[in-house]
Amino acid sequence: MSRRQYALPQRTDEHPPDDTGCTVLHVDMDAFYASASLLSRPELVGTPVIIGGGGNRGVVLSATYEARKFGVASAMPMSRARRLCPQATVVQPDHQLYSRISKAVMATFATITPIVEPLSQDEAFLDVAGSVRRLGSPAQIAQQIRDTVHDEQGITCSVGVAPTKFVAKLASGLAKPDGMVVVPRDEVVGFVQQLPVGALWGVGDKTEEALVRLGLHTVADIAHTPLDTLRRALGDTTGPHLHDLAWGRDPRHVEPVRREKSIGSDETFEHDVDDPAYIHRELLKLSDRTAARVRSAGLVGRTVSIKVRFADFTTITRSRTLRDPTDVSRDIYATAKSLYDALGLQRARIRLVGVRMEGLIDTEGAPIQGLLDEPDAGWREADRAVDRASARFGAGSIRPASLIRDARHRTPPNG
DNA sequence: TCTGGGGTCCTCCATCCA
DNA sequence: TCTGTGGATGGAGGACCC
Repeated sequence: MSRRQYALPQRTDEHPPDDTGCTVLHVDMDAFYASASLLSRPELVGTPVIIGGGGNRGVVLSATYEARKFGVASAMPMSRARRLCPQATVVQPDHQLYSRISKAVMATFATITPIVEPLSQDEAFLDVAGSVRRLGSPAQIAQQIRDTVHDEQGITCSVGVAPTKFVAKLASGLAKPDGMVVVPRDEVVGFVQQLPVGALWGVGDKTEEALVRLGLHTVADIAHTPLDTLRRALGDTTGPHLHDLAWGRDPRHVEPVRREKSIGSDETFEHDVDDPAYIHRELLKLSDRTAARVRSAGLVGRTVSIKVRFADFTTITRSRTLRDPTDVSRDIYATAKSLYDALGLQRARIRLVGVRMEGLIDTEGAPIQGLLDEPDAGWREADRAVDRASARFGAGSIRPASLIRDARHRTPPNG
């Protein structure tokens, strides 16, 4: 779901709408996690509901439109959301349910066109150029998708129909909730240039600040600013990119296959931690989890990177590129621990640690060599055995002894 | 206000090497 | 042998997205 939405009165109610040149659809579920959660709680439909974790450091995953009226938004700290809307019902996320519905919706998309690019669990781009002869105009296809998703899953979605990904994405945001916006080719420039600069995909708070400092408030302002000025302010990539978008130019195609470039895991502690032994155990757990995901994707990685966030929210990262790629938990942990120890932190109060593998390539054909110059097959085989046991008995059924000890003392030592 | 977790991409800088 | 240059690569940080 998009976090930034701009409520211009652009919903398409004419029948049939002009969809000349429109081959790209952006489909976005409406308040997906909230709508999905309410399928089993019908008594809450029409009331303010916040989906979020129960910890003291959680953020809002999603909220019903009734809660959004009070200012509740995705990614907002739960504590603030509760203050803004104390009457809201708080529901714990059910990720298995979201995953199941998401797969079903993506399967529906696949019946429309093979060119589907999922962006997340609740949204995707579809290239329908090859489906028009079989299924009707792009706008008609969009309507079919909305009807099917509603009938089969019981939730609503909004669709943007446009000649490019970027405009389709903007259009679906304007269509929300439960609507459709079509932007034909000849109307693209007029459509995008009326928007505020923050509506552009890739313009967040910082870039918006930089643009406003230049006196640029609308997309039309960007369009009529010299390219050199944008380059100086935003860099050689972002400047020209935004200038292109401001004229409706977006050469990116819908890409059905996108391979992961990194896989990682991080964890925010319930309370800040300053015990090195505790951090080491956490790094072991995160290395284990990351390695298992890398293996299950059939990949190996060459660069191990760690992230450390301190109590004041400053964040540092450290990484090391190995001689050969690996998927062995023990190698990843050894590197992560070494990176952490090299920081020389004495008793710094730490809020979060993370472990990530980068430089991923397919296991097939990758040169595999033990990190510590010793035969690796034993550890790799041990990892495979753990993977098999986890698949059979559940994740975490087998884990390092130090983590079993850790499980008996769940509360961080400073908590 | 007080900030999760999973990612991608960009920029800047340092280092290595031809 | 020394020096300058430019590309490739790696490391770190930050912005942004859902």
